[in-house]
Amino acid sequence: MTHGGNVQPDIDFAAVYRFLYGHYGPQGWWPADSPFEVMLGAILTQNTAWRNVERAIQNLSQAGLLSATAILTQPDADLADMLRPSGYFNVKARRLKNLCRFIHQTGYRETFAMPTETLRQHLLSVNGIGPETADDILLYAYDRPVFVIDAYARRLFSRLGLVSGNEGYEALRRLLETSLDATAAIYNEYHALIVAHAKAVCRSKPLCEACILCSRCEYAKK
DNA sequence: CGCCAGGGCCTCA
DNA sequence: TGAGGCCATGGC
Repeated sequence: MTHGGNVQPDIDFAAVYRFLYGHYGPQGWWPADSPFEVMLGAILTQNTAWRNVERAIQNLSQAGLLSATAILTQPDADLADMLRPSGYFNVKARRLKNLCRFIHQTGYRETFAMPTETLRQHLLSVNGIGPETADDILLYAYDRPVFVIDAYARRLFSRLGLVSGNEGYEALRRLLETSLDATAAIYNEYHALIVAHAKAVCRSKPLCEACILCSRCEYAKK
């Protein structure tokens, strides 16, 4: 048995990448100016539209708060106020500080020397960093070869018929990483391409008539 | 107006 | 371990 269905999908993970890359071109992610800013954005974008995150990061930048020590010395209420545009601002203020506490205690430089699995466990132990946020950080801040599973990836792959969609996070990540066995540069582009495609076409209400994958998609056939 | 947006934690079976 | 409630703003 493969992925819960008795019919072989018309496409595989590598082909999806080729189609998306051929259509959308290189994405050049993550949209940030430094690894630390990537980490902040990874937390701030949790269940939140990126344009709202940009405003919050802009607030932090203007206040000179793009470092762990600067954020840690900021009063909770003031920090939360700057995060207001990104939503869940009280929760996210706490989560940013939790991340900064880890960075500060471990040493920013030292985190870059950690093996990927060690670093992932450290990140996951930070309250407010779950599997997706940890992998966003590993891939886009630390340039480690991990496949990020987010709501967009689940939606796209399940519509294509490549996964059922209710697999656990780690199961899906292993499936993608063993299927692709790729470099950080490829995983970087792949995730960014999925986001581009999910925003433009494979939306909550999909625009299947505009989709380059529709002829190979289980969802579009129904 | 309701739905959605690059989740994760806590609680309670 | 899994479902449900909660966190909150802004765009469409």
